[in-house]
Amino acid sequence: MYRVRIAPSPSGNLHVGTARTALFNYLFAKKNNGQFILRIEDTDLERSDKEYIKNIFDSLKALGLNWDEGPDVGGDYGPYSQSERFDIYPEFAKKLVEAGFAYECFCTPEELEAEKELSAKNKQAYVYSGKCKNLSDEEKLKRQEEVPAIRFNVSKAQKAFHDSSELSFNDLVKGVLKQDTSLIGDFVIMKSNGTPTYNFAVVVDDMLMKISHIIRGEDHISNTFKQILIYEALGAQAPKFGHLGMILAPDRSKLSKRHGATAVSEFTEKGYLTEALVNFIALLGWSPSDGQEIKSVNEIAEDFRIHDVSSSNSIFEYDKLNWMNSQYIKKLDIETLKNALRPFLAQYDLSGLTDAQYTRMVEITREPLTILSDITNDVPYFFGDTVKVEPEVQAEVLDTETSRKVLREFYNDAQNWEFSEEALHEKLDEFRAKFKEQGIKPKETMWAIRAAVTGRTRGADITAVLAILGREKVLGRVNSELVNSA
RNA sequence: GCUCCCAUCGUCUAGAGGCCUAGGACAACACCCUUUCACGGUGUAGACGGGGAUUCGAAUUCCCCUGGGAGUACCA
Repeated sequence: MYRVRIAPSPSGNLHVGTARTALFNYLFAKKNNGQFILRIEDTDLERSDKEYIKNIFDSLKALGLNWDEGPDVGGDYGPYSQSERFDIYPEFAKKLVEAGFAYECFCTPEELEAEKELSAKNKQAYVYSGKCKNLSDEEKLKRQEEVPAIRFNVSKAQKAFHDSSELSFNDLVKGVLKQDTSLIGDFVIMKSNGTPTYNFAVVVDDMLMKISHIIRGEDHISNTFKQILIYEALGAQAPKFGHLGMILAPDRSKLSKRHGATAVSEFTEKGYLTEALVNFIALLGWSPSDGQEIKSVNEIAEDFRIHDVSSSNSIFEYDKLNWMNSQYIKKLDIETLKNALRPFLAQYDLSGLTDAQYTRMVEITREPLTILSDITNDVPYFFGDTVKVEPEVQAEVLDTETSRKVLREFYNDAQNWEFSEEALHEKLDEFRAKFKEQGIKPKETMWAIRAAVTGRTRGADITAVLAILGREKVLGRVNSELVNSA
């Protein structure tokens, strides 16, 4: 049975990079009928926050990445928050110490700092000296007041399970990866405050939770060697590993706040649809076998093969995400869209519109939307008795003689028009024809009306706009334009 | 500094020795459609980082260089 997991640390909102890792794990699980587990890595209490945990839950769910086991839904291998597992780690650390694969270290931060400075001075890679490795019982007794950290004995584990100092494993996406373990210093597995370090907690948890495959970012490659050694020292079978390339910002640096949104929730707040986001993120490193890029998570899962995932980094560019988002908006059914748009219409008084009018407004304004928040600036002219006319529109369109003539006649003619879309269509046809005979292009005729009523030269279908506004507002706006420019 | 990873159009990618005068998508540009904007349609431009080696033949294999990224904590 394949079991994979996503193990975010709640020190921030769910990052798109983490979301992609989660997605690939989810896809792998779905494709192979496996289980997808959520574990919260909150061993560093200082940096963890409940708010972030909620954000992680909500974002993952919004993306459609539902987990089979996790802190909220439980499961057979819980608890699923590391902070609730603190009593588990010491016993495994003790086992390692007893077997000689780990030892107590009394070094002070100052001593460690000195070691690091020395190796920096000698332009050498810092490797812990191992000075506490062979402390005599006598010395330990002398120091019994101090609380030691526990370090993993790298060379002992390496020698116990491998012929040379080289350690290698076959990565699911990158192939064979190697590392000379003599370059890995004896690292801390239990801090002197009694909590486990990341590398130790992950191994213990993944082992206990029977995780079979670990798919994560390539920033973990160096950790993997340490972790494999711990698995071996613990007498456990190491899972298979797959390391994904990183997601970079357009300037090829790490994606950070400086580049805009980084959290999934920020994207949704800006008006990105989670379906589009997840689809876009899947395309970073993976490509569909049929060339059809717009796909649901389930469709992607069917086509997903971890071995086909690209091992290089990829850059997060908004262009394609924007296009994709617009495609997903087009596919939304009208009721869903109406609701999705509401938060972005908060500044307008929607109660002034009937449901039918609101529906129609959305129907005629949805086409150019790239992100949902675009709607905010696309609809002001649907509200209020008056309208704000843009200066250029005033000068270039409304202040022409042609426009004034059109508007004067429109004001007269439309007095007894029925302001339904159908009727308007017919009337406007006639209206345009009348001016066409006088050498005024249909385009110009409509521009004048649009400009006076909406204050803009571009926007939604004008016939529908007029119908939604109704005769009173339309003629009111036309009249004030005529009065103002008279 | 040391260690590791990566390298095809601006971007995401297809490509696992001949099917490649390198394909697709986004973006760009042009044209068409059109009572605006947009959508849509049709086209154009655009890449194998450099150098060696292997081979009858290399984007595909190997080596070196260069470039980019990551790790180097009692953070995760």
